[in-house]
Amino acid sequence: MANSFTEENYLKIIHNLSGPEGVEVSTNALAEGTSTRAASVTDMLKKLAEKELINYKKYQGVTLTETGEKLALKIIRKHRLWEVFLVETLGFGWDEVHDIAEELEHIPSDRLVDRLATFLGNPQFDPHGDPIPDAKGNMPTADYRKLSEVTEGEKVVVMGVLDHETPFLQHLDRSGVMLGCRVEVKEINDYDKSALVLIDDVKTLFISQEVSKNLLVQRL
Amino acid sequence: MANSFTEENYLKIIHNLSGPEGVEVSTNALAEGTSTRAASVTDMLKKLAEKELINYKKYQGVTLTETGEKLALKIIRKHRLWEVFLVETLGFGWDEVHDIAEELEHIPSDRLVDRLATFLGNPQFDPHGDPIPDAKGNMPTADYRKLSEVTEGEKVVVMGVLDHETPFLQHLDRSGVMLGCRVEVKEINDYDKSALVLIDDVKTLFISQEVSKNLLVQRL
DNA sequence: ACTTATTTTTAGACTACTCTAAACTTTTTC
DNA sequence: GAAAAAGTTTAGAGTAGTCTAAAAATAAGT
Repeated sequence: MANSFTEENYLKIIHNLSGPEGVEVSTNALAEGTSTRAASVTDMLKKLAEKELINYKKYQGVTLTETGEKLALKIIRKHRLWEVFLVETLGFGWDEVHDIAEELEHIPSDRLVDRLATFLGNPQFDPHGDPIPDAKGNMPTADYRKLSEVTEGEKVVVMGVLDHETPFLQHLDRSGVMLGCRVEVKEINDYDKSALVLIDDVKTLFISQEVSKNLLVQRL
Repeated sequence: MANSFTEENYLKIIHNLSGPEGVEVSTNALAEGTSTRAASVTDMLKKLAEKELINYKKYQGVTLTETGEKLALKIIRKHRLWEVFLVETLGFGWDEVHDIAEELEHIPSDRLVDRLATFLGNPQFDPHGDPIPDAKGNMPTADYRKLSEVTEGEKVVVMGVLDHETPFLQHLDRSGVMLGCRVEVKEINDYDKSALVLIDDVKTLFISQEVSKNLLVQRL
């Protein structure tokens, strides 16, 4: 009855694609997310449905059952705690930790996760600003907006990112944008929606919509 | 050309069974070590030989090639570093860490291992007294004797254990025996080779040969 | 040395996960 | 509201690792 590495990955990806409202996830979206073919996804969905971890009706997409959701949150908790460990304790850059955490998240011991969380001081957010569920699966809430939705003149603080890939994060590093930095939106270009912003009151730069869509911010 | 979890396990176990002199390891010994059947071992040996990680001739047992040895030492390094982390950083007991480290040792990133080693202060020995190879594969030397080979009247220090299983380590815990404690051999029973010992000058107890064969000690 | 016992290897099969190609649903478009 | 397009599932097959049963090779006993 144990769950394989692969099964855990499916649950995690279904959770992530399903969003906060828990909408149905399509086979193709999962194929994309798992880097496999739709046919392989269908096979796995049957298996997960058999185990009652997902609600699956042919051609209708899937959602997580309560059990599936709990399991997914466990994996996500582990992933994010390991990311904190890699950055805070071992000194990795936030652009380097995703792939390693992707492996570490499947290490099974509950005692390990709990002790890791305690050692790290039970962090609420990971190095990319993503909330870390507690041992019972409760997510710290945080309603962030995308920078792309901020209007001219507003002052906000960077709280997280939506793209976790290395190239995006390195781009932010090179631009001097990191978690916690203040952003004042000076001007938004009508044509391409790029924004002229002031970072921490000192540095002025252009941010493309591509980028601002992937930056999560909070008023202040 | 990457190496699977399973392949890595075989290399590690071949190394361990092969001993310091690198003697041939038999198919049956590997079947025992990997908890599989001899037939499965043979299949895997063909695969590892194909990759030139082991020297394999039918019916003759196997040894590691230079490449195989390097890989085995990498896994062992990872395993032992993670054990140090679990005990020193997360506060696990030395009897709890073997199985978790067995999983962690297969996390691939070299950068992770190096940073972990640095964080831990480049330890030379793990919580069971086993030497930790450095990044180049050099083992710290340490010629320990078994407690069972110590003669009456000698005073020694416990430096390691040969059995890493939980029950044995818990038995030591209950007896108050741990790494670094002094042992004076008062008397050896002719009949069953059990020993009457004095621990840290304060506690007297009997140690069966079963146990003393699995305790590594050093003169002092 | 020759027979027996033990060890190891081969042969064929099974599970988990993956694939391609073809068939089948659902959605979109005109 | 039929025809085309897009999305999904079935069918059949492949790889990695495992198994049992049987054959082959080595080691042991007298």
